[in-house]
Amino acid sequence: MFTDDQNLTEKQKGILAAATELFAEKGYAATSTSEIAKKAGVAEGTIFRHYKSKKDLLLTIVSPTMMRVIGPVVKKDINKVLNQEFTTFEDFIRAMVSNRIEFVKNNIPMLRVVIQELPFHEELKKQAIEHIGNDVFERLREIVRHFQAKGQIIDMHPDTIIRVVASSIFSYIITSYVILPEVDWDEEVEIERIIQVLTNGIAKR
Amino acid sequence: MFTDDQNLTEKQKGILAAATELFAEKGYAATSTSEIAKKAGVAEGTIFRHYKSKKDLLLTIVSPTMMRVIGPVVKKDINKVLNQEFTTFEDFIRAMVSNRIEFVKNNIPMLRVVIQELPFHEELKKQAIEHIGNDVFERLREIVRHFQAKGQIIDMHPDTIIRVVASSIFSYIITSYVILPEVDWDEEVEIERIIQVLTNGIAKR
Amino acid sequence: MFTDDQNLTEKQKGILAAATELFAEKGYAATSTSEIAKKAGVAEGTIFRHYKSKKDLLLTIVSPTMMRVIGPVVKKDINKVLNQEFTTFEDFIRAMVSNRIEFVKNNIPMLRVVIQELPFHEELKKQAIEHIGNDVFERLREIVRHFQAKGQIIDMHPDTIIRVVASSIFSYIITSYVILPEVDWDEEVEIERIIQVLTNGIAKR
Amino acid sequence: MFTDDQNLTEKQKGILAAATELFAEKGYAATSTSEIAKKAGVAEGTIFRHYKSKKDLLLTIVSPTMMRVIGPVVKKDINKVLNQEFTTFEDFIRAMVSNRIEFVKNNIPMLRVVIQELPFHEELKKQAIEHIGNDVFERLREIVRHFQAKGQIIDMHPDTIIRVVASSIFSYIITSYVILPEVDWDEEVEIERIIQVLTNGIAKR
DNA sequence: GATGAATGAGTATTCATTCAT
DNA sequence: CATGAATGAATACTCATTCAT
Repeated sequence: MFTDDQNLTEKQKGILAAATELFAEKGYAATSTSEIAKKAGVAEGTIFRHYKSKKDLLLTIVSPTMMRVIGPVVKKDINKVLNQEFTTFEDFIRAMVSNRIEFVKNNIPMLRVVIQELPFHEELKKQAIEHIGNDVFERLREIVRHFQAKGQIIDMHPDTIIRVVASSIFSYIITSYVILPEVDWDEEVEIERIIQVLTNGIAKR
Repeated sequence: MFTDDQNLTEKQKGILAAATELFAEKGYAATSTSEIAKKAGVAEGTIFRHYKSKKDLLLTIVSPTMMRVIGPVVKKDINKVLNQEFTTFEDFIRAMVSNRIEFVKNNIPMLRVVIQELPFHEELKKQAIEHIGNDVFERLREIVRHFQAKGQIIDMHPDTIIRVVASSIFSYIITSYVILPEVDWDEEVEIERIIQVLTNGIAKR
Repeated sequence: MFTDDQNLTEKQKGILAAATELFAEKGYAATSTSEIAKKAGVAEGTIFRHYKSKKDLLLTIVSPTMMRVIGPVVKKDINKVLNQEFTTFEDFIRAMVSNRIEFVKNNIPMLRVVIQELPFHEELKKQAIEHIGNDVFERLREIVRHFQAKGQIIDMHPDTIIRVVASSIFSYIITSYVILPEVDWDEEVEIERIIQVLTNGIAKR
Repeated sequence: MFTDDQNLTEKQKGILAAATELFAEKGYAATSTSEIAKKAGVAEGTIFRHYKSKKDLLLTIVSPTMMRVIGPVVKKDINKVLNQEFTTFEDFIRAMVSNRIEFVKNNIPMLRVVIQELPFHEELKKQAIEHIGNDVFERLREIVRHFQAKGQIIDMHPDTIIRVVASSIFSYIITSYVILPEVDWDEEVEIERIIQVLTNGIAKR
């Protein structure tokens, strides 16, 4: 998780890992700094040498994750779309989703923290809207228009299509992986079917 | 909210209302019993006369809400389906959803509490699965089979169809009303389009 | 000390007494709330039920003391002066000082706290200037003018006379009782001589 | 301040200057070593390389100051007295005081630290009594006897005269410069009048 | 039934000090 | 010599809970 970050001492990585795990398991407010210290194998004071408050620790954990939730993939995939590597909208979505599922699986604790704390911290909300909001949305619009031009997708406003598709899938992944993770379906198959139904629903006939 | 409950003194109603609001706003762990007491206009000790612990207070708030999330409506609506009052699956979904949106709007704080605390309390998870799981699911299966028999819906396994449709819509409502409530779209229109796309996606042609 | 205050529970009196003693002995900043609690025989939390912060505790101790440092006596004594009960300025000063020495002796710890903390807390400085400044000074001016009119005192500006006499005596008392209390002179005799020298120094011949 | 001290590196001077300023401003106990380090522009550890504890740092600052409070001047001035350079006791006092006021003005922060911490540290009290007590007192006695022999001063015990005069002036200076420095009188004029009144009060007529 | 004073374990955070680099 | 990461004890303050009134 944090092993690939540069400039971090072993202790710092340990603190971040311990905090992430505990925040995910018990929630931010219910996790004490002394628990984090114990789990990370450091003195309590050491935490505050690196992060000036418990909240600062939370933000340090959460901010970079949020930037990586959607952003990077879209940038790559849009080129593939424009280069005709995806011949159908369905292919595009499937590629994006399977890639994101990988990310989600590798970052479940972190994502749980993000989801759980988002409503309670203004800074996080702002960040979320900034990072995901502008850049990504514009690229997705281009893609939708591209497939609309090719006659594959019904003539709804691109934003609506993005919202219908993206939010259905995204909310579904989040809910099942992060909020109710115990239930043990064959997620990928389920997702595949959602994609089929959705793409079928927006296909032009 | 709690005004319709029987056997509750004014003080008890005040405590429940204050606790719900504060839990929703700041989270369960970050809300102190003294804050609740102050907001409810009672002494700190009074809370513990009625609820033997802070957690007991949470459960008292959350449990009945969960029972009412889906349950009651489905029971009514299934009869309407069987009595041919809904001629299409789409009509059925639309009726259910519009009814549930009403409920969500009237219970946003309570639902925020449920969503936020669900992952952290085993008792709540159990309750959620019990209440929603068995009863409701079986009824929904019947409905899906009903419309499949009428040739309106593709021949997927009923459970899959339920999950695709229900989870898309439910997750969407929850996410937008409860987790990111600031964003201010025209929700009902959005939901309507999701329904169209979904029902279109599972329609037999 | 605090035994005569009304509306105070035994616990509160204990807290104030313990805090006063410890603040005087070790200084405000070097005294911990846990020490105060232990000395007062209460739980640490009890302190904060009555005083919302350590600083609030300090102010509660110090404020009433400051109001009683000079104020009340002057009011009484001025009437005696005007009623001719004191025939010389020396008599007046002697009466006032001996009365104030009594007060100082009974409030040494409290006064040490006042003196020590005055420079570090803006609120205290304001209070000190307000309480002592206006009212008292005006009355003293009247007295000086009274004796100047009787030809007993040289024709200096009353303010200067007050400052020379009052500050000499007051500073002397404070320094010897409060700042360096170990040295063990016969204070009252010393003070008596200071008075003689001072009154002799401002006498008209 | 410390620039004239020998054997001190730039870093050491910086530490002493920063500590003096902070101790004066906030008090010894309320000043942290990390603040001192930051203000001095050194690492936290550097302080402890030069001074084995925070208290050691305090003593290093305070001790030499105390030696210079009265000592050096008296030594010079006594010779002038014996050499008849001062013809009256008043001249002698005036010379001493004006010289000391200069010193006080140039060392206000350091003196504040001395005054504030004196009551709380046994070592400091001992030093104060040693440095000021013996040597200086004996010289002052000689001077008083000198002027008594010349018939200028009343026949009180020299110690009493010294205490009346010295403590009045000294306490006054300390109180006004160090404890309540905001009040903005014309100090030197005030002091001059105190001297006049005092010398007048002890003059033989 | 309601109160609110009292508790003591627990909280996030700061501190003086140490020591490997 | 100087650094600053690391420490763990201590700090002011909060908390859920109890209980005598």
